[in-house]
Amino acid sequence: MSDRYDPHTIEPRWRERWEADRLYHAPDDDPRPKWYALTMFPYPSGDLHTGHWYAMAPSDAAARYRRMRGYNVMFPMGFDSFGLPAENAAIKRGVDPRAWTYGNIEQMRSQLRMMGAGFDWDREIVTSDPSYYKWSQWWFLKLWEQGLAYRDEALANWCPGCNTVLANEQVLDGRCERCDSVVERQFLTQWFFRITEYAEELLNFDGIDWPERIKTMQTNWIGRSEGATISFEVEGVDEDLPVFTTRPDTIFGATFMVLAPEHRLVQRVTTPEHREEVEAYCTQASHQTEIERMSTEREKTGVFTGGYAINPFNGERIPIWIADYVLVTYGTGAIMAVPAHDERDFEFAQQFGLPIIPVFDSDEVDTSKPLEAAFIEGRVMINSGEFDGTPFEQAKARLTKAVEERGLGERTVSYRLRDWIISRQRFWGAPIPMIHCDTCGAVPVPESQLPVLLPENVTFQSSGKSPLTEAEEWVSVQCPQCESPARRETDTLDTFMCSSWYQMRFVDSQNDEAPFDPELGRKWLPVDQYTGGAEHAVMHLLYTRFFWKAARDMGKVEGPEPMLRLFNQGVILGPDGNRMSKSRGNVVAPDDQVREHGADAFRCQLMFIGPWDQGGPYNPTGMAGIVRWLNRIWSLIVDPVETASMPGEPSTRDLRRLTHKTIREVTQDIESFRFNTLIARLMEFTTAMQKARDAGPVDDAAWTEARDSLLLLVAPLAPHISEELWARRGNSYSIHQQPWPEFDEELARDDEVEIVVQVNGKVRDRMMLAVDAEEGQAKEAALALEKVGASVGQKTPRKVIYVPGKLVNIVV
RNA sequence: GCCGAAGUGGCGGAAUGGCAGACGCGGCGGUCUCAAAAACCGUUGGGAUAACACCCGUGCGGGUUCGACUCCCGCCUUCGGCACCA
Repeated sequence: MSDRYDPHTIEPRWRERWEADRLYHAPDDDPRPKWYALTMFPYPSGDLHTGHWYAMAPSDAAARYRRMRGYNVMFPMGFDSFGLPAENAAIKRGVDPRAWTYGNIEQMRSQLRMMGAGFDWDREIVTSDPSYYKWSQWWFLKLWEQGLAYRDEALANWCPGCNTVLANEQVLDGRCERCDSVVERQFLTQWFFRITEYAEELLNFDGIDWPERIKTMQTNWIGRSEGATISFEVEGVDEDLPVFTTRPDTIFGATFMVLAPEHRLVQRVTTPEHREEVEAYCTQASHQTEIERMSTEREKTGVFTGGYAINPFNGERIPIWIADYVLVTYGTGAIMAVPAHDERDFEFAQQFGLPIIPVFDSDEVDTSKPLEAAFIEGRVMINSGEFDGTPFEQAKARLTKAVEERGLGERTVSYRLRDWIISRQRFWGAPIPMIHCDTCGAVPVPESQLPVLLPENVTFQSSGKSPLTEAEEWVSVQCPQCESPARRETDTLDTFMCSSWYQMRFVDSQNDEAPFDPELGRKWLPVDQYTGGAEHAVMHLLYTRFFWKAARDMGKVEGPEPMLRLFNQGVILGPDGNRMSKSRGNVVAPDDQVREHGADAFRCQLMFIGPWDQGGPYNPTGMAGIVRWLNRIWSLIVDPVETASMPGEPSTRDLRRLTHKTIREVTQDIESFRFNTLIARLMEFTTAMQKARDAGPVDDAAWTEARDSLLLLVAPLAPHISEELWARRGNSYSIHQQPWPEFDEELARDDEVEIVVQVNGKVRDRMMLAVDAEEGQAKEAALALEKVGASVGQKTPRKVIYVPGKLVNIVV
């Protein structure tokens, strides 16, 4: 055995031993309380990067800590392996998406092993394996049975050149990334999950410990608003036009109506003389991306349709316009515009010279003159016939009631949240297990026929069109109900669907009879600690909550939420403070860092650079400090130490005090994921131990306590070096199965503390004082100080403030 | 435009009402060495000084307080997210 710290010798050796012993396998039949720790599983892009390490290494440390706290910890890992990049590789380079994906998985699996993380590989899942996606399809069928899956029209990015649907990321400046055609938004029949059914429940975060930031983002994303749906008659059209408004109280001020360009009544309200203009506008709008339409910078645009609606309250004719600031996906896709009390409507009215009629007066605004801006809140209703004089506070309720009484509409709660489109016109995904039959309609694939396997040997076209649509043999089937010729659904499932239930599969990943054994579900679920990036704040994290609630209502899982605690790490950046990217040339490869300094050092450096939730630049030059520290720990444990039995010595008391203080503080830090300050404290402890050792003989028992505590506290962060040194001290294998050290509050307590003495808030001196010193004592001692006397001079102290353990402030 | 987070030494950061800059990088000086590296020790916010005393300092401007990086009001900048949501 070498006496020098050489990570490259010890790290692989211990990893092999741990794997051989299945040290991190979480047994299902273990009497200890369970702890389910989960970190978001990666997409197998081909190479494990620093971002993966930054997400996983601290998660691993937290999971290891729980294990030392006596939990049966399950910390699984897998791959979210369906998705667009594999398909792109197939299209661009003719590679088989399967071969590409599984090659990447193999590469990343071996890279992940170098991390020395305590993953339970026995539970690994790969979402593109038929053994996994069989159950994704099964869940689809269950949701269909519950009426939570349905088909409807939805807008999609359509490339007329490629004759296919594009993802948002494939649209660059409104053009197709492949063929440069101008992208249009077109209606397409797609599969949906009825997530809006759970909108109200998803707003409730009781019982989960999640960052406020994420809860706020989800709440805003769901976007609940209360108002009314009101129907307007349209001249010459035999169908009413319903609008959703949060301000039914402003209906007398509605001076125009606006339809979204995609609204289904557009054709019917448009008069012949306006048709050409309207059609041109709609075409133009279909080329706009959602982002462009949502920009507030640009001027309002729109066209008049020539049609009129009738205000049901006063019978006035209201012109109907079309404008892209109204979105077809929200409310009813149409609004009654009240320019006096809505900023956007005001801007539009000004742009096109439409009338602006205030229906409230105001203490701040003179309503007898033309308005300069819209105002939201008023005093009492005006210009509103019989409702004039209604106070602002009562207006909304009164008008809503009137709408209902007159049969014009009803009180409505509207959500910004839209139903989840799970259809993808792609090959590399789980086929949606449905069959289209001319007589029976959409028929589910019988459970016994799952999985619906992806066909082999398909040809990819340069257009990006899914090969499934051309796989005639695969598509042609018999209808399961009437046995007549029918066709398979060629859409595949959104990959967010695969990751919405993966935490359930980990509890029983090999099960061939069910997604998981309910008994095991009860044992392991829900996830106790989830960690991952905040970029998933509203999509993945909302979908998985929805999925869980739907599964709960089917009796498949218990409890209201899938993830009890959530922590979001920040984004790790390159040394230049920018996102790491090959084009910027600022990529730090984890493999290089491990080759140079070892996995333990890289893990610790990632945890040391700053608060985990803030992310930040990773600068490899800073690694020197961590490497030095690990070397210092090494020699502290390996080098001979002069010991004696001297329990009563002050130095012994000091060493023990520091040991117990360190345990206390490190425990607090790791509980709250403050790895950076945790390592700082351990560095201080290491230095103090070196000083104690160099100062002469140390007490045998106190030294053993300090040394073992140091190793145990380091173990979750740097699993290899701590295991090696633990073994070298002759302790029993494995350090990762030892209990976390306990601290004794009594031993950790200081006898004396330094008190700062201020005069008028400025520090003039400091003094040592017993921790429990009385106020009188402290003041007396402070005033007796020479420097304080000099500062106070002839003046008389007006007031003296004493904060025990902190300071004395003399105000003169 | 809206929402959220953040602005502290040369750099990463610490301190959430009580000593601003813990810990680390880098720099400077030293020990060891023929020399260098490594390691170790010392030092390191700015100004001023022979040295002290002292003064200034947490994006900017106000305020609350005995006391503000921390709380309040108003700005500026950067980053992240997004939804003109009627």
